[in-house]
Amino acid sequence: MESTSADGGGFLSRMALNDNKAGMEGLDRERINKIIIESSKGSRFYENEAKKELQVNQRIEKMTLQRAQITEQQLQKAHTQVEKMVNELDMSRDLSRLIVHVDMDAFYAAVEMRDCPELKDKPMAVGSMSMLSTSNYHARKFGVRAAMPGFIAKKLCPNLVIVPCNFDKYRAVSNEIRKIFAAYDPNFMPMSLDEAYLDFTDHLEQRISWPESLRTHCLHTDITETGELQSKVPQESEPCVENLSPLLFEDSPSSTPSLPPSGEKVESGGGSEVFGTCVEEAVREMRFRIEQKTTLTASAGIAPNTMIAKVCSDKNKPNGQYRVPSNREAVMDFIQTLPVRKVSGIGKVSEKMLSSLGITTCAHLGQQMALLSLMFSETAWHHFMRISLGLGSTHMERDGERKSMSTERTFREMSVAEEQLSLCRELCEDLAADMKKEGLRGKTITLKLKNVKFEVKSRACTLPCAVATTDEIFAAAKDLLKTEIENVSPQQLQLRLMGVRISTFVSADDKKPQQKSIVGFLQQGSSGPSHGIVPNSVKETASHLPMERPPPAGSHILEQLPQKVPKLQGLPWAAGQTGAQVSVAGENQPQSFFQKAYAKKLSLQVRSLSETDKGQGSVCSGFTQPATDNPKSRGAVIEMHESAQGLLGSSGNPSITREEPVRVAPPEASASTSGAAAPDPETLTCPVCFGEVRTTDLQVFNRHIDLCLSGVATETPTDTDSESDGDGGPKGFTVIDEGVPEKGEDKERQKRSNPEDALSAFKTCDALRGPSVTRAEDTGDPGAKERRSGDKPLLDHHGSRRVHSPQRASSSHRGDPATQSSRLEAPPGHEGSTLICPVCQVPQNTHDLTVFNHHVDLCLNQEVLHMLAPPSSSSSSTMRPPVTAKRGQELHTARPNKGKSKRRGPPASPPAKKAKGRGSQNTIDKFFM
DNA sequence: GCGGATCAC
DNA sequence: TATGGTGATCCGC
Repeated sequence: MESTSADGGGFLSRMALNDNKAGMEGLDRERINKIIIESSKGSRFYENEAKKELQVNQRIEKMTLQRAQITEQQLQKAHTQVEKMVNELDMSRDLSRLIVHVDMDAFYAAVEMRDCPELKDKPMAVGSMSMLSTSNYHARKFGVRAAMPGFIAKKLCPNLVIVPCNFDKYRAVSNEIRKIFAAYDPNFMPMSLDEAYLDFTDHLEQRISWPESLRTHCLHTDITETGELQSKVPQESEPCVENLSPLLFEDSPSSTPSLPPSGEKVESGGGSEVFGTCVEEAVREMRFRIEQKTTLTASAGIAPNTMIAKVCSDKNKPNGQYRVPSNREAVMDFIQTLPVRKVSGIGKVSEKMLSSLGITTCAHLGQQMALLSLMFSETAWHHFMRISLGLGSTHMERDGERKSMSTERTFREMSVAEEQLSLCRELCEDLAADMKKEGLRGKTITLKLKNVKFEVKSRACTLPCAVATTDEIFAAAKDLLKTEIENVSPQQLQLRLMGVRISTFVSADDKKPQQKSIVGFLQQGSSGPSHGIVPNSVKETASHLPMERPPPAGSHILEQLPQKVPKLQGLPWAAGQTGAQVSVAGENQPQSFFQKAYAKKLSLQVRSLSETDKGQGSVCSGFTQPATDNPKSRGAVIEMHESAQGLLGSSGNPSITREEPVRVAPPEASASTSGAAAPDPETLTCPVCFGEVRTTDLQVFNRHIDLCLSGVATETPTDTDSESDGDGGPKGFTVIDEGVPEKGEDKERQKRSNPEDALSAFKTCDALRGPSVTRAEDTGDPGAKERRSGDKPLLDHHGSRRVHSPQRASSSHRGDPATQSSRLEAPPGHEGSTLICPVCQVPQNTHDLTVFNHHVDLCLNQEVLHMLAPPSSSSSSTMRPPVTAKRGQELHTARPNKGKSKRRGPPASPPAKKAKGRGSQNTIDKFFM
């Protein structure tokens, strides 16, 4: 534990070596810390760390004062209450599951060592001089570890070899090991490329009756002439060959317990090994298979819940495993001496705060629960309580839907506003591309800035409607950035990082915002299940709906609360989505007359649109709205999270002046009638027959379109005001009004876009594009993103394994196609005829008009997207002029292509559609004007 | 809803 | 020369 009082002498505990990692025991911490501090002292980074340290210390001081005021009575009362809860929790303890946490040993480093044997004997790390992702065990002995800058690592270990990241490689290996994971738990929960939780319970139930043959695994290693290990073709069916146990780490504890004396088989050269039926043997087998397949070693923890399993996997790292048996005593024994810092969710700051209360182990945690309940939030102390009891998640939960998406980049100091705005746009382009891949739309845009003093600030605005395109996002982000620039004027913002985040996603089945938006219509099409086309697919996906494991009997409320432990990637449409197929079909069709005509019409419209201020359809104006302060109903947070991060979240940084948030006026009461905002409010143009429909009633207009699409309409209805359909029957185009700026807003926007405005001028200056951004090396861990990537591999079906556990593979779906409003009313007499899509001209294998309409929607979607894609734009990074690096500098492109392991899109991703151009808001108004 | 902070990987 | 990127959550406003 760090001594908080010892920080006085200028020593920053937060910068000290974090040796909370395998392979870093017994180091000369003093010497290492000295080097670390010496290397940093005086830097702006260091100064900022010092500032943060001070803040934490102040929090602790405050806490200490608070503690002194707690009376004995209060403590007593709290004690009885806590006691009661503890008992309840304890009784609800679920010891029935066998949870395994698997963690590859020094993953990236191990992969690099495998592929470059010369590295094996050397201290090495993966990353760059700026930041390391991981280090091998040899390097760890020098104090070199992940998240350490390479240049400091070099000082600790001058012979350190730093290898750049190669995520494609790691990903490939990861896919291999995941196939093995799936053999033991098809619903395994990947945490990152190299880590996962598995529930072995079901596997073991089956395994107990398996014949030995199913538990026999061959050795598939070969020895090259150089004596190096080589992984052979990873085929389980291959004949066994000579074995050599690969040793990545000379000091592997090899603590792997093997119940039967199976170890001899490894040495016997018999070429195969038989594994037992107990959980240790099953896990050992899994690790064996991983090693056979990848030549890399993994460590594992076995326990009744995720929290303990995670700790266990670290216990015998590398290349080892550890089990805490499934009984209360074993769990409590294990917990007693466990440092709180080892528990996932308790980080540097939490550790320090607890330490100031004399709490360093989980046993202390239990002893001080009454006090903790008085000093921490309910969320926090509940979490502490669960830790103190050795409780954790006992079931793998499906991943929830993504809540935000962001892109950020670090670069050399950038102070010129034009460059900053240009970079901002690039970030928005990246973000929009990512959004498109997942078919998402969000309402809140957050700009993140880090200045050269490492101070971070964020500014957000929430738009009235969800957005997704570059222009839409940029419109908001730009305003936020401009406001910040103006706020420091005439000084400059000296930035070292910029990021753009989008959140508050509007789900596909949330009809209101979704269907009001033509943008949604245009974009969602093939990417979301909300436009499911084929009825079969609907059924199929429904059958794949995840089945939750029932809560354990007698489960206490806290036990059932949502667990936050990383879950399966839940890309809503990772699997079974049909939109992609349809889109592809649509794209591949030759142009029909309809398409051509429609395209022509659209291109005219788009062209006329493009004359006006393109895309700056900012609905996020910089002005502040009179605070419609709502009484915050800040209810107590009830949810318990397995790893409740930020439990001790503090109350803001006093040193940063908080500015009034930029807000946006709520949408005017113009909803659903925006069609009237079109140039001619009296008529709308039908996209099918191109006839002018004299109405402003969208229902009427929709009905007309429906009829046209069904081939029934032969005349243009002219009844303008028959709002007959009070029944709210199925509609055609659900017309919209999102994003249509009010006149005033429009003006405001134009004002800010005035060419005289230096901050706006950049937009037209292509030369300013692609500022000299020093791209941060790829040291990031793609794992976090991986979690969301939805590329969960299928079960590795090899032979006779039959595990009847619920399938989660098809993931969740954002919207049920069946719930979407249908587009056509079925005209009588159409049941038997084949429907032909007027867009792609392909006969549709359905008589269901709802289904058919969905298809037409998608085809139209394709068309419009094609039309909107400017020939040169496609906003692809490849279009960016390369950035010229200064001499002696790496050539950094402004857009990292690789590190963005974000969203390794599954093949089920929507077909690559051309990006929309800089076109302005794609509102129905503009398309039909 | 915003902004800062914490945490995991 | 030089200290990351992405996503989530919590807390106090």
